Amino acid sequence: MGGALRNDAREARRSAILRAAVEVFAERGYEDARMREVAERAGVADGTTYLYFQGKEALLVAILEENAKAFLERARRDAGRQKDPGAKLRKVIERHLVSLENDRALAHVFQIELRHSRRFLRQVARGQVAEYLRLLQRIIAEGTASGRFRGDIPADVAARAVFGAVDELITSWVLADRPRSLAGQAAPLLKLIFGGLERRAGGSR
Amino acid sequence: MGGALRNDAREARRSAILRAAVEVFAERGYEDARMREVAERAGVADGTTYLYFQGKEALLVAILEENAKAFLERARRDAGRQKDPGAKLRKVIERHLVSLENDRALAHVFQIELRHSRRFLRQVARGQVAEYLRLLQRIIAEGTASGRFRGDIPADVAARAVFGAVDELITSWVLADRPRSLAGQAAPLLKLIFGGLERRAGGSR
DNA sequence: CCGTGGTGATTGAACGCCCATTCAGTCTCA
DNA sequence: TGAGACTGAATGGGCGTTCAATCACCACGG
Repeated sequence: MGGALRNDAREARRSAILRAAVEVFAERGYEDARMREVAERAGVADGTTYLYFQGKEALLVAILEENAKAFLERARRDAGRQKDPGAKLRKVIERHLVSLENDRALAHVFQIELRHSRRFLRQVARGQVAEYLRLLQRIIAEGTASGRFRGDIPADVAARAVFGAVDELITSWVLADRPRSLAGQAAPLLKLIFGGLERRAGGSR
Repeated sequence: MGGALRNDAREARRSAILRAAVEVFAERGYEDARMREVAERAGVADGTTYLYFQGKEALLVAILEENAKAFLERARRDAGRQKDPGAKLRKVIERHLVSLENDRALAHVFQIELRHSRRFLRQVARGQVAEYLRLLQRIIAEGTASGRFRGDIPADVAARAVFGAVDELITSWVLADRPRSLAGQAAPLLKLIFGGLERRAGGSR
């Protein structure tokens, strides 16, 4: 049977459409993106996109779910490889920054287009974010339990603050005309997260 | 002349429309909000909204600009009243949290609806955010210069990280079904920002 | 004090644009 | 040769916006 080949071809086409959607959404913004342009860039006819995805919004959902799932898996794997909670947190944040820096169009869609409506945000996007937050929270709680992190900040507040800090650096990177390297900002960001703004009691001058 | 009275009436009507827009945008989301409902809730006819604002998006811009301007003024005033950079930062963040907690519908619009498109974000919203970031950055740089804050983190990175942390707490408060008090989270957030995650050299166990 | 005309504000029904989506016809390949 | 994949022109509907008609208010003259 040629089923395997067929499936490969089908899968390739699906990917092409998804990739085209990422690019068009990033360039024009979700609202101004035209299904016609997605189809054109994927090299298929207008109607073909509807053979692979239910519609325009389903494309957005697919972009989110497939990439978020892959990211979460990698992040969990990274964390699992480390013993120290501090090292786990460091790896996850670095993974977060690097993943998006490697694909600016995708970063665009993640930071901006995926947040375009409350309905969408609550029903879809936040589900993935919540999982990510839970991962951060677990790591932080572990660090608190082991005595490495201070115990007077609830882990859920800390997790959201950390996520927010990383998220904002990425968003401004996405919106900048001439963005500085994201990975290059990881070091100060991590210093801030780990060490805090105020001079530490026994710190360097 | 009755000009003053006329102007008052006009101003009142303008406010009613703006307020209705905040509420409808918050309840339904920008996309699903109907101009008809904004008009209805403001107690005017459909067409009247267009005598006060250019159109639907102009309402969003007006909501942003008027409130952001007022907030920035208050924040600058708060900061100006303090000597210590740490106290300035604390006041500004508290002002930020309290301002939005006092008006949940407005917070909704600020955290979600105002970010609905890249074009809008870049051209309008980010201008206001950039000003706010500059304020934070100045305060942080001042703290670094005076030796109170550590010197190995660039002020612009720190400012964005701080903004992101605050912003994310507010967003999750907005999206939560049964939100915990925002002001109640200010203390741990500030501890985190000022003190950092890791246990401080001379800190409590 | 009324009546009256005029001016600007308000109304809301109707319009028309725009594009996501559909589906009848065509093609491809085994 | 037929089953399934693909095509792309045509469609439809939803809602922001417009504007001709109406109203409210005030100044002024009788």
